[in-house]
Amino acid sequence: MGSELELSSGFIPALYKPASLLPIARHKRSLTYLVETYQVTIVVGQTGSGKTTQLPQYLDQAGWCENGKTIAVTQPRRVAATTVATRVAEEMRCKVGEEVGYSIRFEDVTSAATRIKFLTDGMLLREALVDPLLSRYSVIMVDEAHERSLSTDVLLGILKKIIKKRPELRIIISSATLQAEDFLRFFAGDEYKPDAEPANLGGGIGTIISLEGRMYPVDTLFLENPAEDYVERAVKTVFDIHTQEAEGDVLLFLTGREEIDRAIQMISERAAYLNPKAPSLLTLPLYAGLTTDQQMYVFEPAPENTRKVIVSTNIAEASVTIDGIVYVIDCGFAKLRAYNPSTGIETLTAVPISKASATQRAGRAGRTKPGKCLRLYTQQTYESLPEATIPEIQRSNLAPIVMQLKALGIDNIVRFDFLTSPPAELVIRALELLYSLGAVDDYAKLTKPLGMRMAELAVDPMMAKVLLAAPSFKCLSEMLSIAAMVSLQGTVWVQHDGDKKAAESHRRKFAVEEGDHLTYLNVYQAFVTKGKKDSKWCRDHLLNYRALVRAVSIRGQLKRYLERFGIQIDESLSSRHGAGTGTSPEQIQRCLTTGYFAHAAKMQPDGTFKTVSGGLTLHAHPSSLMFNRKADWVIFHEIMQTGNKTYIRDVTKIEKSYLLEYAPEYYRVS
DNA sequence: GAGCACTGC
Repeated sequence: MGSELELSSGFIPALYKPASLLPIARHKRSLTYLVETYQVTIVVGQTGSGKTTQLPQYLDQAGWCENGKTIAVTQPRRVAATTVATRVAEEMRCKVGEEVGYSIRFEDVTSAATRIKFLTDGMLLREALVDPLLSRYSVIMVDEAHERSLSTDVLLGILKKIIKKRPELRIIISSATLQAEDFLRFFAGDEYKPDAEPANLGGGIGTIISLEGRMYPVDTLFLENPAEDYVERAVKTVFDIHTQEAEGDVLLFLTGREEIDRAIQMISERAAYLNPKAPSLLTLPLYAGLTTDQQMYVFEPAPENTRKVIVSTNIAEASVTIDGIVYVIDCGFAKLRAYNPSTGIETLTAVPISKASATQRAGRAGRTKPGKCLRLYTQQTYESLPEATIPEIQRSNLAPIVMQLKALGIDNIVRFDFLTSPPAELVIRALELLYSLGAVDDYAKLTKPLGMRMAELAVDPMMAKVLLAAPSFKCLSEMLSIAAMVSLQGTVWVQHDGDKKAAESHRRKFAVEEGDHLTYLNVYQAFVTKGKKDSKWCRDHLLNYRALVRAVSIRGQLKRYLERFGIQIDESLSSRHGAGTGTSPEQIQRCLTTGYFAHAAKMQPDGTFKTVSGGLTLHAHPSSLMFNRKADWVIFHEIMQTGNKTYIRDVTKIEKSYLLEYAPEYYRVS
């Protein structure tokens, strides 16, 4: 590369390589031919193949946007949808929102002129509620399908149904190598013949095409003997690289914040013993819990004579891409969520990664030049890893998905054609919950209007039920704010490393005796009256400004839905809850119970909680007001097991009698 | 005394 030239004569590298130089350009004609010929095309393309940015443009040029039709390209993540749209708009020399646009929750940057539209796959599913055949699209490209997110999997099932009714619709699935045949088998069904020519399977519905990427080779090394403590071993490896290998930044994969902090601590302690004349180390953490500003540091080039070491969770495996990484250190584990249908409890535990994940992590070392991947496990261990991670649909609470499918007219969930079907127990558990909430009837059909409306609200079923019950408790305005705050999933307060006592005293200023939900209401109301235009007010109170701005958007959206259902919302009392006039806490506590009765617990003399059936010991999460307060009965929003403790979050006191009053069937004493 | 990563008109 011409780095000397760049320095001496002021040249800077082009921001983007001209599209014609991308490997995909060579396949333009065969790609457009395949899409014309086959209803489903599986595109196997590595990083840097240009599939996401170029393929939609080829299809546009080939006439797929004539007669006012649109090409949709879905992404599992919001940021991807917006950044890719921006890039393609630049290449097509238009503004985002003109010929090229994107659509994500709260941001629809499209117009009548939009021919190529990037959107989250969740958003396309939402569109299917209004337009079940997705008739405005001529081509739907499902990008990153191999990640197997919940909404990608549901979308694939829906698309398989749609193509039977719309023979002119074209589907493109972008996938990693490993899963391409699974996708084709899924769409081609009986026509799939594994022995046929790979480029022409079955001769009708689908085909696979591979695009070469623009990746450099990555040299992969395993440990000879297993490591006793992989954090310790990772730190040693960082120093081995630093003292023995050529320049280049390091990306270290660990499982969570605690490990990351420990590793960074150890690295900085040992860095003190480095030769002062030797290059130094700059160690940076990366995990989702950091603020955006804190995350931005990892993208800045290291100062001169300094090697950057990024210590990251799984976020750097697919969601965040950092250039300049030459060395990857992979601990071989990741924290994964799973849902236990027999207890209804989610777990978050570190588990061995899959071979596909290990390959993806290694690939992070080969983006700018040949790299090395150091795996902190043996080759034997690697061989024993599962090929791919269990898809989310097989380890999630399916109540929201079941409701959504039913709203799309798919009543028989067990017989719905999933790429991989969820375990029956997950479906049964979801149906039981929806039945107890009154969302489905004895025949497992969505009730009208309750179940239909719950399906349309973009909150989980329990909260949806609470919102729809709120008018009869005269607390809808308050409950809208509470639902919006709960949707933020614990991001209301900014994490503060230093002074924990200060953080606690800030929280206490907003604390409400009845529990976390009313405290959220208090924070929301203070924000809209005092802090809405003032991020400093939020900083002073250790509140997350961006999260609260988002809460305002979510509340607005939920309010518009309810108005569309014809529900009146009296906002006149919204800032005056509490004692005296307006809504009493009791109305809110009662209303919450109508949705969260299945999440009830009783406090024990030792301060822990027990479920109604008495079996499980639960702990108030330290972020909850109930962490060190007395209560009798409570309801909670979330229950999760980490390590060997089970925590409940977003906890509010109730009376035992509410449970019998609002869920007599559920708590019937026989 | 603490939680991986995502998402919804």
